[in-house]
Amino acid sequence: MSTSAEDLRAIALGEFATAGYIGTSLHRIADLAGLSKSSVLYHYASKEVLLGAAIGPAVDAMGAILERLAVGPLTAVRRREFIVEFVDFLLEHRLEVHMFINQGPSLVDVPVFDRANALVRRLAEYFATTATSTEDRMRFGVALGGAAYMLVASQSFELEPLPVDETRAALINIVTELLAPVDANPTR
Amino acid sequence: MSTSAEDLRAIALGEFATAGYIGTSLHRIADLAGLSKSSVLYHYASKEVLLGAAIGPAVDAMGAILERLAVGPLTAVRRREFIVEFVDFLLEHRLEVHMFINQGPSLVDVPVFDRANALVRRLAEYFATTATSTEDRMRFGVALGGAAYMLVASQSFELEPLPVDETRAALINIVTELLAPVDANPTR
DNA sequence: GCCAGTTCTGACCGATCGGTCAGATAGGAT
DNA sequence: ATCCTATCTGACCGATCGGTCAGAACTGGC
Repeated sequence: MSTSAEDLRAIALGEFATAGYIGTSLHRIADLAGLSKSSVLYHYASKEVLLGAAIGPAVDAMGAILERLAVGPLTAVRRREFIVEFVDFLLEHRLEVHMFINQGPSLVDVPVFDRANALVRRLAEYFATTATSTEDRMRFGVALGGAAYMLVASQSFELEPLPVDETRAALINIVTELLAPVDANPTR
Repeated sequence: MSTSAEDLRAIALGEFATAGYIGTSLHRIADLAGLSKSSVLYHYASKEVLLGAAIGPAVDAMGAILERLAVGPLTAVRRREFIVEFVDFLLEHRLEVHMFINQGPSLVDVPVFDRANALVRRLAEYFATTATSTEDRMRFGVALGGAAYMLVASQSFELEPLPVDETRAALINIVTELLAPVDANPTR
C-alpha cells in the first residue's frame, strides 16, 4: 500500500499548522508517520516541496474563488454567493487558512506562501476598494481573520467539537452581518 | 546610555511577533540591536527570559482585565466597559496579543505562554457560559481573533497606516456589534 | 530462483541553534 | 594611577536542523 505519501501530506499539514512550518522538523513528521527522516525525503524531495503539497490545493481553491469574484460587479446576490463559497472554503481548508493567516507574513521567501500572500492581499485590496469607510474595511479583516481563527481555536478550546453544519450556518450569519453594510446607520 | 536592555526587549518583541519565537534567532536580535549574541545573553539570561520580558507585561494587563471582569455579574454597562478596556488593551499590546493568538498553541511548554493560554481559555470559558447559543459563542471568538488579526495585518497590507483613534472607534463598534446579542432575532 | 523497481534506512555532512566562559573594554569613584 | 563594576566580545560546546548517499529490504513479474 502506497498511502505513505498522502499520509505524510496530512501529518505534515497538521504539524505545520499547529507547531509552525519552521517549528516542525522532518524528524518529527517521520516519527508521527512511523518512518525515518530519509523516507520522508524520498517521497518529497525537500521540506519545501512537502509544504507545497500540503497547502498547494488550498491556495489553488482560494485563487479560483477570487477569480470567480472578480469577473463582474459586486451585486448583493454575488456577495451572498461569495460569502457561502468563502465559508465553505474555510471549513474545508481550515488548517491551511490558519497557516496563511498566522505564518504568511513570516514566510515571505517560500514560493507557495508568496502565492498565498498575494491572494490574501488581492482579496484585501478588492474589498478595500468596494468599502467606503475605514470601519467597513476593518469589518472585512475582522471577518476573515476572526473566522479563520475561530475554526482552529474552537478545536483547541472547546471540549466537545461543534457540529459542522451548525458551525457553517453560524459562520455564514456572522460573516454576512460583518460584510453587509448596515444601510440605516446614521450614528456615525 | 544603558537603554540596551529596553531596546532589546522592543526588538525581540517585534521579531517574535512577525517571525515567530522559534523562527527568531538570538543572533538576529543581536544584529538588529547592533550587538553580539553574547551581549544579548548578558542582559537576558536566556531566550526564554527575553520572551518573558517582552510579553510578560501584556499577560499581566490581560490578567487584570479578566479579574476586573469576573468580580460581578455581567450587566450591559459592565459589558460596554469591558469592550472598551479590551480594545484599548489590543491597541496597546497588539504585537503581544498577536503572539498569544498565533503562537500560543504551539508553545505550550514555555511558562509565560502557559499563563497567556490559561487566560485566553478563561476568557473563552467565561463567554461560553454567558453565551446561550453556539453562534453567540462563535461571535466571541470571531471578535477576539478578528480584532487581533486586523490590528497586525493592517500594518502589513495597508499602505498608509490608519489613524489610531479612528481604528479604536471602529473596533469598538465592531466588537460591540459582535458581542451584544441582537435581542429581536427570531429568525434563528 | 532471479531480477527490476519501489520503498526504506543509517551514517554522514555543513550550517545554525541556544548557551557557556574567559577575557577585553570602558567609565566613574577614590 | 588604581580599583571596581558594568558592558561587551569571540571562541567554543553539544544539539538539532535540512539534506545527501550508498545500500538494505521488500515487492511483484518472469
